[in-house]
Amino acid sequence: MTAPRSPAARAAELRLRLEDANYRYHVLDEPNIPDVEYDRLLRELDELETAHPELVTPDSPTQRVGNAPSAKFAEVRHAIPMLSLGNAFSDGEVQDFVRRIADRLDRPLPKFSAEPKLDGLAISLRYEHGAFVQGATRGDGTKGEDVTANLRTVKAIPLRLRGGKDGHDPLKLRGKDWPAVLEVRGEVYMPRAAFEQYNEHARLHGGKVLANPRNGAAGSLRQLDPRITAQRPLAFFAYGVGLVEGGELPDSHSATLAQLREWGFPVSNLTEVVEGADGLLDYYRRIGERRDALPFDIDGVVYKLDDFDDQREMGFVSRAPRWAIAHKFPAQEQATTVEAIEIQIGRTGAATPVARLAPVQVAGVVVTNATLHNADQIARLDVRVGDSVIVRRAGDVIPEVVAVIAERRPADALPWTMPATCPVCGSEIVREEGEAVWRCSGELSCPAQRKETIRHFASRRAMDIEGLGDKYVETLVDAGLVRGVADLYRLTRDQLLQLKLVLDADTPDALAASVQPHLPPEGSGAVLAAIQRLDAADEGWRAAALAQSIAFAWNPKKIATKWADNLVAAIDRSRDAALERLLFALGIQHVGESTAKALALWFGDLDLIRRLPWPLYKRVPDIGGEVARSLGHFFEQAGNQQAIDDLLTAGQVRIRDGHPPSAKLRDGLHLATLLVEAEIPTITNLRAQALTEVLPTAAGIVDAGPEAFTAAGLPEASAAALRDWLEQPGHPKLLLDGEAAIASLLALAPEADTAQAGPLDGRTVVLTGGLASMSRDEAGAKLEALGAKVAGSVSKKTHLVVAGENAGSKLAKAQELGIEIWDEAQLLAFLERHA
DNA sequence: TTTCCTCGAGTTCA
DNA sequence: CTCGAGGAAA
Repeated sequence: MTAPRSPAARAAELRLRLEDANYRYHVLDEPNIPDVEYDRLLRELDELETAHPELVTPDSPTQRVGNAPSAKFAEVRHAIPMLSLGNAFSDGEVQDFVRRIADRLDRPLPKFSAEPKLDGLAISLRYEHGAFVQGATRGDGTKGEDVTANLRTVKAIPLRLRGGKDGHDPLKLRGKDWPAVLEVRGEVYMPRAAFEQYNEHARLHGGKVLANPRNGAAGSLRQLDPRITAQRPLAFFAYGVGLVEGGELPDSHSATLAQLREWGFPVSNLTEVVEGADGLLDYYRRIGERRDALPFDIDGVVYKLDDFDDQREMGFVSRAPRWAIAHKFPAQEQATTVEAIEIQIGRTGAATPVARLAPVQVAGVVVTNATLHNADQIARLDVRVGDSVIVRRAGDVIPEVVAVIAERRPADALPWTMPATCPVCGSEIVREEGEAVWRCSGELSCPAQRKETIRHFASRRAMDIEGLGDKYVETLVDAGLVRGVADLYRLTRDQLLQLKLVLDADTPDALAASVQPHLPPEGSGAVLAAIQRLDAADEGWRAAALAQSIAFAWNPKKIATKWADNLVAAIDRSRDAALERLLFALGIQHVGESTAKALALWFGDLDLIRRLPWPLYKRVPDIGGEVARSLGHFFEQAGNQQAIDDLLTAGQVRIRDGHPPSAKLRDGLHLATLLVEAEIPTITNLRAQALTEVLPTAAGIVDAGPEAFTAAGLPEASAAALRDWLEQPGHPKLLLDGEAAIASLLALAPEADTAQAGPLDGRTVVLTGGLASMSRDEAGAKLEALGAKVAGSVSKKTHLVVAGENAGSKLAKAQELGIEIWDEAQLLAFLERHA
C-alpha cells in the first residue's frame, strides 16, 4: 500500500478491492485473490468501520453478513410486472412458437437469445444511482415480498454497480454509465456442490437437511433472520431488466445481458444467440446433454426474441409475452402421493418397505414404486400413507422419495410402523440387535423367501437357467410343482406346458378359449364344462392340467411347445455347473459371488466344504466369524444337506473343475489355530499354542480338566473359560471334527502351489463403462486369468482402471487419485500380447 | 478402537 | 447405484 491516508479514503479503496474480487469470482469466474486475502481485507474494512461508524454505507461489503431479524416481509409492488412464461414441452410446440413469430414479423429466421432456465427463485433487484436499494421476490408477478436484507447477503449480487460517473475509480474499472434507476431481474439459486456440502454439514451437526437446491434457495430467501441466509451458499444469475429510468439500455436482449455483466452481474455464459426453430432445438439438445454436468439445476431453457423492437411488435397475451417461451426438460422431480406402503420380503427375509405411488412422469418414465430402504429411512422422512411427496430420479436411475410436503398431509395420516408379522407367511418380523433391517423369521416356510431363493438359484450369475423368469417361479411355487431348488430338475415338459396355460390365461374363460382350438369338435363342450367346474371349485391348476392333456393328446403338434422345450434344455444345461456357481446359487447368507469363488478356490471340493466345522472357513481371506458362522449354520440344517444331495443325485447336477485344496491352506493349519478360530473366550494365539504343546490332540483337550489347562500354561480364569466352553453342547464335537478336517486338508493340499505367475499378479483392476468388444464380465474373467484381482470400486489400492464408453464416477475418482487409466484399445492390445 | 475398503443385498424401468 | 456391514489393517 502507499502512504497512510484518511480512514475514509482507505475504506473506499478497500471496498473497491473487495467489490472487484467479488466480481472476478462471481461474474468472471476468474478469482484474482485467494480467499484468505479476501477475508483479511474484509476484516480490515470491518475494523475501520467499527472505529469510524460514520463511514459505514449500506452498500459496503461488510453489510453482507446480515442484520437482526425483521418481524415479517413488507409488500413490494413491481413497477413493471414480473411475467410468467408460456411453456413448451415438445419440439412441435417450439416450432409453433417460432412460426407465429416468423409470420407476424414477416421474417423467416428470427433471432433469439437462448439461455438455460435455472431451477431457483425469480427476484427483482432495484438500483438507484448505482446502489442496491431493494430486492423483492416475484410473488404473484405484481406484488412480491421485500427480501432486501436477505439478498444483501448473497455475494454474487453486487451492492454497487461497477463503472459509473462519479469518477471515484482508482482501479479503472470498465463499464458504461448506469441509469439512475435500474431494476435487474434474475434467479437466485443454490449451486449443487454447495447444496451437497451444506447438507453434509447439516447431517453431521444435526441441522435441518434441505430437500433440494431449489427448496434450499427458496427457503433461505424467506428466512426472517438474514444472519441465517448469510450462511446459506446462494448464487445469482441476471437474465433481464425491469424498470429503467434516467438512462439507456442497448436495443437487444443479448446486448443488455452483456451490459449487465459489465455492471457487475453474473450472467450465464451458456447464453447464445441462435436463429429459427432449428437453432432453438439444437440449443435445447446441446444444453440437455450437458445438464447433468452443470454445477446447478436447470429445468429447461428459455428462448427470447433478441431484438427489443421485435419484442414490442409481438406484444403480450394476458400476462405472458408472445416473444418468449420456456422449453422444459422432462422433470427430474415430481410431486405425487403415497397410495400405500407395502412390505417386500427378500431372499434373506429382509422386509423392505416400498412406497406405491400415484403414477407420475419423472425424467421421461412413469414411476409407480419407490423403495423406502428401511424403517429408519421412513422415520427420518416421516413418510405416511396419503402424504404428498417429492420423487426424484436424477443422475442415477432409481427413483427415491426425497421429501414429504408437510403442508399437504391429510389430517388423519398416521405415522407408519413396521408390521409385526410377515404379510406373506404370517411369521413374526424381528430385528437383530444393532441391525437396521427387519426380517421375516419364517425362513423357507415363507413362500416369499422360497420364491426368492429359487429365483436367485436360477439367476444368470448363479446357475443361469435362461427363461425361468420371476413369473414362472411364482407360478411353479404356487402350483406346488417346485418346493425347493432340486425340484427344478424334476420338471417335465408336460408340466411346463400346463404351467404355460395357467400363466397365459388367468380366468377360466380365457383358459377355455386358449384350449378350444385344440379340442376335438365333438367333445369340446364337455371338456370346457369340466374346466369351468374345476375352476369353480378353486382347482384352477387341475383345470389347466386337464385342458392341456386333452388338447395335447388330441393335437400334439399345434400347441406351442418351443418355450417348454427351451426351458427344459436350459435346466438341463445348468446341470453342468462350476463349484463356485453352485455355492453362490445356494443362497447362503453373506456368501455372494466373491466369497463363493474364494471358497471354491481354497477348498476345491463341495463334499469337503459342506462338512467343514465352521471355524475352518475363516482360513480363507476375507471370511471372518460372521460369514463362517453363516456357512456353518447353513450346512448344519438337515434340510439344506438334503437339498444338496437331492441336487446331486436326483437332479444329476455335476460339478466341474474339482481340484485339491489350495496349498496356501496349509499355512499355520493346526489344532491351536482351530482353538483360536472357534472364538473361545480368553483363548489367544499364544495361549492356544502353549496349550497344544502339552495337550496335542483334541481328544486330550476335551477330556482334560481345568487343572490340566493351568498346568499347560493357561491362567486360571482362562482355564475355567475353556472348560465352560467345552461343557456347551456341540463344542467337544466341534473340536474333534475340526481336528479330523485339518488332518484331511493337510493330506489333500499339495505342498506348494504350482500356479505360475501371471502378468497382472497382485494387481487390482477396476472396470467401468461399457466395452464394445465384450461384456465387462468377460473382460474381468480375462484379466483374472492373467492374475489380476477385479474389484468393483476405485480406491487407493487400485492399480489400474479400464474405462469404456460413458464411464462415470469411477473414472472421475481414478483421475482424482492419479491411477493409471486404459481405454478399450489399450486393454485389447494388452490381452492380445498376453493371449 | 478406528478407519478404510470390499462385498452383499436390494431396487426400478425399458 | 447406494447403503450397511463385515473384514483387515493401522
